[in-house]
Amino acid sequence: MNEYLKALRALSDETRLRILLLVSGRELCVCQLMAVLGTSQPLVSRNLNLLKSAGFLLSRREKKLMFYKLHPDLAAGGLGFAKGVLKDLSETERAAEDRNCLEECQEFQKTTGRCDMKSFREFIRRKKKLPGGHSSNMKTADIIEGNGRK
Amino acid sequence: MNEYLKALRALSDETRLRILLLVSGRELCVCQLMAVLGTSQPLVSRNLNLLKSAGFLLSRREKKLMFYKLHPDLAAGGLGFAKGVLKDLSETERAAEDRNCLEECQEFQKTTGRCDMKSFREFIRRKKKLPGGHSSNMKTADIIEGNGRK
DNA sequence: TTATCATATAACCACAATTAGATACGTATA
DNA sequence: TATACGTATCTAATTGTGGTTATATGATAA
Repeated sequence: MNEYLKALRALSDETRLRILLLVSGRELCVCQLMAVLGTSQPLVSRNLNLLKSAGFLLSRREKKLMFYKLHPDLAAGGLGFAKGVLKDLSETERAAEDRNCLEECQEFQKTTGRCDMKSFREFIRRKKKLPGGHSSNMKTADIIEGNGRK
Repeated sequence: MNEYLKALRALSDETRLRILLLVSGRELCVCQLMAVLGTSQPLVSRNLNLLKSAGFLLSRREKKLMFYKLHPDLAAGGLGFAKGVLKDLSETERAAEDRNCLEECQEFQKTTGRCDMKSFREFIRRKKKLPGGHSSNMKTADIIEGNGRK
């Protein structure tokens, strides 16, 4: 029952749910998550650890970056119920926003070849300044603008 | 997402999970729950309210007693995932203990005709004094002993 | 080595949650 | 009525948790 409780507690936080939704199906590094979530790096790190120790995540290091992904077989760890939760939540507005933001970040990444916190933070800062909030009638390229410069 | 979060938070507490397991399939009043859980009445009441406002419970008053039961259609409230959780947890040791204790309480109730906090508390107190903890080689009738007196 | 950068941990604060105890409320019954 | 009793709510104390800032660790590159 304790393991289960640990898992349920891990799920009862919005930031952690957003993380789980983001790493569903793809593998992300900490700086990408930080960018999308818009929170501090230590917080992302701590929540990743919480989720990992509850059995939800696997991690892998590649050079300097740490990559996290959803555990491929949640059911094996008695966490099968979480699949339903994530499926339901993936249809929420918040989840859609996060997915969009992640896509833009990845486009930025592909264009500039950068995957570091400073660049992501700058990118997000620019994004936020734009009119209309998260309007999708705006090309990602327009946000990147300062492409390549320092 | 907020509703979901509320539900997940409601589930991330052992007492509340035990309550849900106890009221799965049957309807119980507060004093019965108090007896089995071994906690204070205000705590039971509070947690019942939490669970109810998260959509897990229905309540009904009958004379002086308040009865609670699991919501018959959790899925309708977007809480379908909880069924799996409860099913899994129903196989834990703790759940079995609680079921046993509840059965004894109900036998006590049937024998004595009592359903009030004082009697239940006294019954539990006697139970705890007995050797071997929750040994099932002991007839409930032996525990009731003081049946009818006072 | 030293410097740099991504991530993790530590220290700390503010606020929310848990809990028991006292009290209030609602329903019966004398 | 008035009293009793089951349940709900309020109060206050403790603890837990989400969050930021500062610092440590671990890997890479010069």
